[in-house]
Amino acid sequence: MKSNLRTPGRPKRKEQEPSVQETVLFKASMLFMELGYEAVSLQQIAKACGVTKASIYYYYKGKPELFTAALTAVMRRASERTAALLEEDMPLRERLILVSETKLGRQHADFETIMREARSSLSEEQLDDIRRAEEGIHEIIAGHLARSIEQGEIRQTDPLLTAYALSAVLMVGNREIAKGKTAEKLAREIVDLFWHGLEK
Amino acid sequence: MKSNLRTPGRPKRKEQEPSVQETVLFKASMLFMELGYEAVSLQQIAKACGVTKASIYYYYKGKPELFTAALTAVMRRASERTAALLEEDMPLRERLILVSETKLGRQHADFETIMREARSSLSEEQLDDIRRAEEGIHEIIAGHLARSIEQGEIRQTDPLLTAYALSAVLMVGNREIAKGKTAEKLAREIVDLFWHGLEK
Amino acid sequence: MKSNLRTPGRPKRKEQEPSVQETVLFKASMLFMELGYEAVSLQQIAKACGVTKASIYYYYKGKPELFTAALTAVMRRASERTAALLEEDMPLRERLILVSETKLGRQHADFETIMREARSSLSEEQLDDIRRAEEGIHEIIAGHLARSIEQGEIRQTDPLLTAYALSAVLMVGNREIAKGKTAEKLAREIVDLFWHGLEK
Amino acid sequence: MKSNLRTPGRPKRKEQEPSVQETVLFKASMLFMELGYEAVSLQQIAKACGVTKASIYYYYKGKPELFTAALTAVMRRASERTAALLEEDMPLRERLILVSETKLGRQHADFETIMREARSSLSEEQLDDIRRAEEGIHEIIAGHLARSIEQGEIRQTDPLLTAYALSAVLMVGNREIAKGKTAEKLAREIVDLFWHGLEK
DNA sequence: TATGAATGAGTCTTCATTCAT
DNA sequence: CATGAATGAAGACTCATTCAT
Repeated sequence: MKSNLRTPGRPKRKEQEPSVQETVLFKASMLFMELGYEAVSLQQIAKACGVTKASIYYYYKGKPELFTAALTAVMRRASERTAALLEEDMPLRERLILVSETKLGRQHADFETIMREARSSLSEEQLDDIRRAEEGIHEIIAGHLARSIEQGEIRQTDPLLTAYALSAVLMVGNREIAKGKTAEKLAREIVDLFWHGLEK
Repeated sequence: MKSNLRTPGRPKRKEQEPSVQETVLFKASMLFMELGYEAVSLQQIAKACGVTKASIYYYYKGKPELFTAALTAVMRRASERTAALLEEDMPLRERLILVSETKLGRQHADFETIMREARSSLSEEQLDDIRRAEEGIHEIIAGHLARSIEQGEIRQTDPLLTAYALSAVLMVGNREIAKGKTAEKLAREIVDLFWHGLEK
Repeated sequence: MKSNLRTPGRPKRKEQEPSVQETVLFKASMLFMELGYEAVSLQQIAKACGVTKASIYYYYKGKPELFTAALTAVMRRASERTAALLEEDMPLRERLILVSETKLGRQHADFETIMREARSSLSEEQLDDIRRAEEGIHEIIAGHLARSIEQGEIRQTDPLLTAYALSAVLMVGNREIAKGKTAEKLAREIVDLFWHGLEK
Repeated sequence: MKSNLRTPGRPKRKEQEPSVQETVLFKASMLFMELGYEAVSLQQIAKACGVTKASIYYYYKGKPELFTAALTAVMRRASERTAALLEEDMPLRERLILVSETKLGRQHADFETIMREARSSLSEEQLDDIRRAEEGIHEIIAGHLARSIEQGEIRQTDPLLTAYALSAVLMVGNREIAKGKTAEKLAREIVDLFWHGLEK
């Protein structure tokens, strides 16, 4: 049963093919971000990677660890991308639109909601690891906001709170209301709302 | 320790105690909102209600149905509360602060993230039911925004988008950054950010 | 919940409507004969009768008892019908065809197979009750065979064994091979096979 | 009492012991044939095999699949045995007695009755698989009958119907009436009944 | 007479995890 | 490096049964 075409032992690694470990991390990231913690089984991840469950255990000690690794990896990549975009030589508003556009493009889940679901399975340390990784993004944005405030480009607000707020608003991208619009148009609309406020 | 075992058969119903069905719906709402779909077991709900799993099945056909009932109930209650607050006789900004304060008070999870997790377990119809119930809240807020726009009280923006945006920002309440502050102060800060925007 | 249009208390019994008890016995017979013991739930029976499970318990002490009652009733009815048919004033062979035709008409399950499934749930006494009821039919047939043997109408065989054998062969009626033919034609074919044997 | 708990992981495989998969299939066959579909729990099968339920699921996707595998295996084995016996170099009547004796030896349940019970749990395809496997036996018998008819050894009857009939009659083996007799004697009696018929 | 509400035990199934190879 | 084979624990769901009304 379980038609097994794969022979055991190390398969010859062709160059430029990603390693099993990388594949696992990548697919796991996608699945966890899309479906949450509990709803994703190791079986599912293994299948998506074309390996067996046992192989995952060879690289990661267990589901919590894999989850932690996957999420911190995602967060780090997001941080880097965000940082890069914010270094561009443009007015702040345009840079925020750029960042927003990118984030809207990838469907993203609410961080705290996912974490809440996983909380009971993760160790305190793992929770912290992921949380810290995620805070990174907001700190980067906040840093840029703070600089702009200092330079008198924008109104004085709490930069970290503002960063979180912008980030949160981008989740509107998942909503029905966003379905008709391109990421670019929506990003512009959202940042504008944020930029000008409601006041007349 | 075996003392709290119930015997089968109809229990003598004391007056004014809430019915089992209500209790179940209520506790289930809390748990699902706090932990998501998969992470909550019927066992857990049953225990929280002081009944057995089988009793839950007496009232609800299964986990998906209970989830649907629980979430739509929550959403409807929230709609009503929100509607009531927005009817108050105050300037819009104050009313928004009021609504925000209330929402920040209750820990709330991101709707779409929870739904994404549950999606694979729910029927198309159930998904729609919940979604429609949730849209209600935003439509109410949007309605009030639209009126204020017409009356020239606030800048012209897309009211529904704005409603979703405000709603999303309130999820900051779950964040570390919010921990030190009272709901009232935080609400004021967030609405202010929204109200004045970043522009100088 | 459970939209309950029925008021409690004794409903006015219209004449000629069968009593609840009879209905239950009848529907239960049908379901048990069609699906076996385990595969039929009291819920299912209750629903088929338009009453609640609890009502069934009002009339029968439990599933085993209901099963016993249902099957013995079926068997007794079958016995009576068979006896009547065999009293007719016709040659034996014609009477056997008549009996066969009737039996083929009703889909029937193998008695021992059904009993085997139920065995672990029934008391020794209940098993015996059903078994005795069923044996009745074969004894009736055997009685008529014995008489015909005495009168030199047919070859000398073990009448009871022959009765069981004929009875068993009639289960061919459930088979694919029987699907194209009318009960009458099939009955004739089977009895003929039995009557003449294979020998040339 | 906890002594027979296995630890997880691959057990050292002793030679010549049958594989778990085979054991499971074998025990499952026995139990299903003896007690039917619903009355047999996977727990029960697992225990009979000295493994856990989860192990069964490692080899079979679920109860319906295991049932299908078990029954088709039984039917195939029976076909082979029957075919072999019918190839023997003896007069047809003796060969039929041989086949009958073997079948009477093993307690056997009525196929259609078992299937009826399982029907609602099996897929259309599974039902067909089992059914086809079972038809095999009758086709083999029918083939031999047909040949004997051609060669003028026996009277002309519908061979397939006759095969089914003989098969059915052998279920008398399960009856009380058969209890006193050896399989051989009973087989001879039954085939004789079939061979000579009732006619004088 | 009949029911609504509840239970405990048991079912199938899935999952994360382990370990010999 | 990677797997096949197995496990214990837990989850959703169903069922026969009970009892106050």
